[in-house]
Amino acid sequence: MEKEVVVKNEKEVVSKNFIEQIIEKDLQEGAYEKICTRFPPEPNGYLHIGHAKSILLNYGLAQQYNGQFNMRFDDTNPTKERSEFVESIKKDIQWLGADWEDRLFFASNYFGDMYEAAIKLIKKGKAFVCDLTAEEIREYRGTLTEPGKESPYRNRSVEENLDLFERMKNGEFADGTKVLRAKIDMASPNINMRDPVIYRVAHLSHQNTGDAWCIYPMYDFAHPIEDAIEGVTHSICTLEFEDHRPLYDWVVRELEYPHPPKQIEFAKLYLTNVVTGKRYIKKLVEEGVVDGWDDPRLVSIAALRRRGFTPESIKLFVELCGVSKANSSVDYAMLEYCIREDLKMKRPRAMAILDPIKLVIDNYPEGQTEELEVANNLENEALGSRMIPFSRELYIEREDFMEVPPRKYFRMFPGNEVRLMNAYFVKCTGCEKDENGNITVVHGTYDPASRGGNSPDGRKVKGTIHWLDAASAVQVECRLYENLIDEEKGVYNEDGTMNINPNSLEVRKNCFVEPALADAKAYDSFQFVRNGFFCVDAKDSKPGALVFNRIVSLKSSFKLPK
RNA sequence: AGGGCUAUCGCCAAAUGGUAAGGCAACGGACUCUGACUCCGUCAUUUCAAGGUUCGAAUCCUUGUAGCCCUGCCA
Repeated sequence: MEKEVVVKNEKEVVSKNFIEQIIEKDLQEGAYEKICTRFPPEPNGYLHIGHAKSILLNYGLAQQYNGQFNMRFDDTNPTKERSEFVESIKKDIQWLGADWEDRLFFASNYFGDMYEAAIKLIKKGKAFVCDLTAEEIREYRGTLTEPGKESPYRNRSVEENLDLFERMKNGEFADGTKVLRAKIDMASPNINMRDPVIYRVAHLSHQNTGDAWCIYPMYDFAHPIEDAIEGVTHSICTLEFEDHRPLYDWVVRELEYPHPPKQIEFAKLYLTNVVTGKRYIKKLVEEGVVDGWDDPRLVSIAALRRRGFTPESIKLFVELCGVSKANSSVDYAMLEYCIREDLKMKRPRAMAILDPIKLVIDNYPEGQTEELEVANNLENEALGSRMIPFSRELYIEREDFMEVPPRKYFRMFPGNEVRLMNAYFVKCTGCEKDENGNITVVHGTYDPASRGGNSPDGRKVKGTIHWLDAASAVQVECRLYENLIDEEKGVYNEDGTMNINPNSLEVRKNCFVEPALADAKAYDSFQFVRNGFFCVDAKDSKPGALVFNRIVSLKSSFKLPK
């Protein structure tokens, strides 16, 4: 007995991911006194679930080790960046709960420092102005298997480079005619080290600095400087930057920063059968396949929010996914689990009928209505209770009645007694059909003694179904979602086109909810008995015309035996 | 002989030379006023493969194999 308890406690020990291990080692060895992380998006699109992983990782690490977390827009390329995106990004990060306090930075605010840094490199003989065209630079770079060759401009004097670079800054040269390059090694097996371009001429207006500059630094040069200026200790990015790390280290070394930051790479988060990746989401938006960046079929942060996901559920999700360097694709079911887990205790459990059929209680007095008190969530008393009306004519779910039931079906069929949840026992007496044989109305009789849902004689029923008073039920629109991506074919075709599932969105307009929900607020979420978790759509909801997005279905319901 | 990285259950993921955690999914069963939840149980004699070192290998060595990334004046 005792031994088992001990074993169980040992299992509770949570292992550290590889980044935590690096940080703890650095802290132990005194490499840094206090850690600093950052989230550095380029403002060229909306954030998605993959960014959430990075945000929460960086923010979480800072919290965990009592360090600081910076927010920084990496806006060094004015061609792609817009202030619309900086606003949406700020909003999404705040919503996720990552607090940058007063540390909101823009890489573009460091353009002056970067210019000085470039001059320092030139003075050290580590950078030169190159007149080769973009095409020539490509040719001189060599290939993956062959070394490159040195630019004819590589050995210009420091004075000439200084003069030329200043004139680049002053706007004396046209776009594309001159660049500043780091002088490293044209024979390096790592292509990033073959005299990479670190500054280009671009006569463009910048969303933050306007027309102050006509030369802009490249990512590989700018990023380590940004990190160093801010005192970032652990610069966490994704795997594709691994090859850039030697250049990152070269920059901070040559610039002689006292406590240089270190770059650590981890694997991006992919989800099965959904489109991640900014450029693909962008394509879906631009081609009108989806309604916008916040279309609930997407996994952008805005879409997840609109759909009813909570920040807590997303946090749980990224924690469960873990951090590693192995490329992987997480099962969508894990995301659904997380929102179910988060919501099930903290939201009311209400009744909704998605596919209504009328049930008439023939022995219930015509014209009578009574109010029944029901708990909002039996497992959470704090959520209180509400009153729901009951009368002779009700709606039930079409699938809750079968004229000829299969084995082990214990909902309504002629002769069977079920419980109307929180109300009465009802015995099914039959049904009406139209000329085509479709069932139009179900009939039953109730047991007045079973008010509240239990019979004083102690008899049990096997089935409990949900229902709504037909007269007072509020008609709403429900949106049900399938995967946006065709599950069979996968996400992308060989030619890069996407396999969109045409049934990814089903809109049902004849659904009903309890009258109490008529004035639900934007983003209020509910667990609808046996229909899953739904959220009031903040975008389309007006009083009296609620739109519900399905966040996630409940697990299996009764399946017909074969 | 281009370089870098990765490989542990259907999907994530731990194990840091001491005898394969955990979660999701799935499947049984109990419970139930939601066929949900909860609870209990099952689910890798084996870690990409083959050799080697060792008392002992997922971990070290060798040789392979597979996947991802890199030839922007993008980030």
